[in-house]
Amino acid sequence: MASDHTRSAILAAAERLYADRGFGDVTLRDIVAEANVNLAAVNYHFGSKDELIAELFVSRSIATNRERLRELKAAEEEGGGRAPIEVILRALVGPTLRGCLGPENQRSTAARFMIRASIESVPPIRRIKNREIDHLRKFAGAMRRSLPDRSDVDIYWGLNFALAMAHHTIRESERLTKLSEGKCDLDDVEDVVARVVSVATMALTAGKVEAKAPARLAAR
Amino acid sequence: MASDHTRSAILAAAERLYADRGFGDVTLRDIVAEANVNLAAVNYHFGSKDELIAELFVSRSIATNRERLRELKAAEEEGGGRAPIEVILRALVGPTLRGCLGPENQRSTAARFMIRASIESVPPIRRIKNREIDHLRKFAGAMRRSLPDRSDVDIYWGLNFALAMAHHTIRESERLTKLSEGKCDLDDVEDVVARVVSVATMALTAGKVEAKAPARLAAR
DNA sequence: GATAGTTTCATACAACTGTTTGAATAGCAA
DNA sequence: TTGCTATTCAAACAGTTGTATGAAACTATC
Repeated sequence: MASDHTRSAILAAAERLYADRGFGDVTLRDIVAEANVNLAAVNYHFGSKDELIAELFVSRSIATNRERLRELKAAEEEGGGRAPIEVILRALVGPTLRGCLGPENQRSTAARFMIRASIESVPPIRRIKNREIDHLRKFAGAMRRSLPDRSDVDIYWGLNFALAMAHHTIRESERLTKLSEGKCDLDDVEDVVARVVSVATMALTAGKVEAKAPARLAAR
Repeated sequence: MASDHTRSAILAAAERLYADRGFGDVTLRDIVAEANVNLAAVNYHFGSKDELIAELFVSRSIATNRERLRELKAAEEEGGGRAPIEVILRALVGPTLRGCLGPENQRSTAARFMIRASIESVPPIRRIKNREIDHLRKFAGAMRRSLPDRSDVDIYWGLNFALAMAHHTIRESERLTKLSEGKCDLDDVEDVVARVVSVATMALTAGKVEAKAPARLAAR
């Protein structure tokens, strides 16, 4: 009812500021100044600062999750209930990587906000992230169907490593660029996706073709 | 000079509190209460809160880096200037994983502090992390010597993925345990190290020499 | 034991935070 | 119009934060 103009102006301004400067040093006063609204408007429309952040993060992450599941479902349907592991992994890490990497100037505010959220985790966001497990379980299920011979433990480790590579690459993209003196092209998103998927696939299928995985031959 | 008692009491208390409750909600007053010293002592001994955090983080991370380089140097000397890639990777991720994983009750305060530092990155720590590139370059060099046929790009990606798996596993160890319903045993640190090293090795050697005997094992 | 330098302490400060309040305004139904 | 509700606004509130101050207590040297 009425005009959500103020409401959405706050959301937009907050997302922009958080994306640019991080959660740590953006105050409500910064946000309302950027949005050209009154200070009390945030509490009026969202209840509290934390709820504003939560709403921002929830709406963005359900969008990503929906995209992931869409790709996963399409792949499994095409394969009659069983999708190739590469395609599953691509559905898992592709949407996030595509959203968060790529040429900076064409990177959306939403993407930059999500990068921030992954770098400096703040209480309201942490609470939400904890509920993401159910979502990941769906991928674990698909992976199990795709690789029925693998143990659950290996599946979970593969899932963990796939997410690790994707998220770390996003978080530390700047450092990787600097470290490699630009040789690693983080703007070529599809190449990054292919690399992550490829390594994760190896992690999940190693020891199947050749001898048993060398996972246990160390130490002790 | 004189008694550093106060100084080290502050350091110990701060590390403990940050490890337990995070940087976000530990104030100077909490720290001095835990250390049983006066509020002004922090500014007297360290200059500011940020400098206290920085000192804590620097001393811990140079300890880790020293351990890493020690293992790396030993490996390269044993191999006459060229170490097997598995051993290099083990030197890279082993110290961190060993420090940050393992049974919680025997996990050191230092380790738990470093986990915090990797989860919620705070300005003074971020500044220091940026200077870590030189350290990583040494590992990139060793990896290049070990795998002279690989391109620089592949080396850097392999390095990036190895760090990704190690750090993400530390950061999200709780979530992985929950997701896998305890099936992934994060307390078996050497197994985790072996898994990370194994996958990173595959990432770095895939498509090159198929008959790669994982010959030498790591010493420790 | 007086002196000079260091360290502690209680206290105050100044700035900033998210939130609340209550009056003013706008929008709209009757 | 008259009411009624929804929204905006300026101002204040209450709390917390890191830091500064200046006197007191210590410590070691002569």
